[in-house]
Amino acid sequence: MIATVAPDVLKSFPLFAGMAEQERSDLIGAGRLRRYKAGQHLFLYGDPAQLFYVICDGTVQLSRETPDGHEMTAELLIKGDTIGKVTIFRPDATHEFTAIAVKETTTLEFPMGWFQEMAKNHGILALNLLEALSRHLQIATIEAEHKATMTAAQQVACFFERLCALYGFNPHGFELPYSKTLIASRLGMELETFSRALAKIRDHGIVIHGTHVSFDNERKMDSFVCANCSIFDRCREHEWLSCRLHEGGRAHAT
Amino acid sequence: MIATVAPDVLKSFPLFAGMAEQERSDLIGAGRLRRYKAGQHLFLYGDPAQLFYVICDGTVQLSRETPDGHEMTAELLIKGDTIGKVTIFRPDATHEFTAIAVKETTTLEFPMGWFQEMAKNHGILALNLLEALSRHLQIATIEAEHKATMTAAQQVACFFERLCALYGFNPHGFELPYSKTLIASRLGMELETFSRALAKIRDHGIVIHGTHVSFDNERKMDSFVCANCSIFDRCREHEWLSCRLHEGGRAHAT
DNA sequence: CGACACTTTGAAGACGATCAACGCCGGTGG
DNA sequence: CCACCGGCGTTGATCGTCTTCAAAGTGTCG
Repeated sequence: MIATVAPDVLKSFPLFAGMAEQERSDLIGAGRLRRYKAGQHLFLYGDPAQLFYVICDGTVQLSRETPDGHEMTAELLIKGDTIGKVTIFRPDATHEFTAIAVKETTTLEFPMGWFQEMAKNHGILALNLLEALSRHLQIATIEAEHKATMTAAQQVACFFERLCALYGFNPHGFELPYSKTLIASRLGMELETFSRALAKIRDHGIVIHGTHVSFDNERKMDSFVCANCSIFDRCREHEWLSCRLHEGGRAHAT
Repeated sequence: MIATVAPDVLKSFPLFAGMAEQERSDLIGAGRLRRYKAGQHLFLYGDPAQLFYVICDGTVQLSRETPDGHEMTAELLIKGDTIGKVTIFRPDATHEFTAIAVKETTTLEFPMGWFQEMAKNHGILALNLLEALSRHLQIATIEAEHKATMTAAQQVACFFERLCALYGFNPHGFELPYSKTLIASRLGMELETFSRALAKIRDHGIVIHGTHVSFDNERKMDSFVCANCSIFDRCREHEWLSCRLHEGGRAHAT
């Protein structure tokens, strides 16, 4: 079966933001679309990092097995996310994680070395990569802070807030893009703890029914979640990058 | 008082690794040396990010105040470390942390915009920055994993291991570059917990007396620490980067 | 010597992990 | 159609670890 993806879906990805039409379609055209079945591996821990992946549809879990048999989820990736931001800048690298398609997933794949060349020659692409990389680090730092200073319930609330802002979901009602079991693992907590947390954050205006989440009362959330988690706004970044391209490296012109 | 730093100390910094002699001294010469007294701020949370800092001597703490009055240490920086790796790729950025000189500290400072230009024009400098950035993310990810799956004692042991590898200290005996209170805060645990952890890791061949640490029996550490923490080797990276420069973008030649 | 910062130790409490049981749902097979 | 099963999620009870509060010990420096 041949995998296909609507062109305007690809266009909307932050990775390709701010690129000239021709440039973008050339780049996308050079990638190879591939489909993975649920449960199928993209790569294993320790494999040499040979491809750069763009998730077009579905869900991919990046995880690692700890020596004591515990599985730790490092990341959950959905439409528009990429795999290889880190390793592209370290060509001798092997994969730090195992990547599994959680459900049927379509990816756009590029040879790592080739994509690296593209990044060198197309400043805007490199910037988009760096943008994502530094944002990623920023989030990792914030989450580390959370794990040290917040209760499980607060961490869950902040996670939902980031999820919503980062993917541009509607705060007054959106669907979780992956199961609760996965989220719990992603947050480094047990499913039971996560489940109990859901009950607690209801008192703070965050209502969950099944996979449906809604922020009903933002005032109630105030001192419960951390201020840094709502600042992420993928759309705003888009705009910023476009500005930057057109104005030759300066931000938010005046 | 005019701050001075020995030239060969600067040369040894990973940031400047692999650069041509002339290129490096030009770059260093353009920076401004500045001295901070213990307790003095380099910048505050929320300040616009205007400078790129290279720590030449001393210790700088990056921290953030949580709404509930808790202070969280995000990073402890010593000789050779830099501040601004993240923000240099996001020109509209303000500082995410407050930076304080923990003890008398000397920095080399560059205007952010100017340093950005340098990174654009000198590929090797950009690579060094990216190298550091991606390593930073890698460590942040590992630490998040640790916080979720390890006991305090194990986290402390792994931290010492990373510290040693990352700064090239002698595993059989080195001095902690900052106080135990700071390390505890950096690891997101209470000083008491940290103190008790020190006693526990002694059983695993890691001995601490005052600020002196030594790994006495590496075999005892085996299943106690995580395998990922000993892989970091700043020196090896140096070499790799040099290779890469001389061979025009290829890693570990053949 | 005394003041002060830093660190260690002890005892109580809070929180999350763990083990166990149950409810819910979609699929499969008789 | 119903019985059975497995994956998923919830709820309850117990236990271990970390935090918190409190106190005492160690070191440096005036």
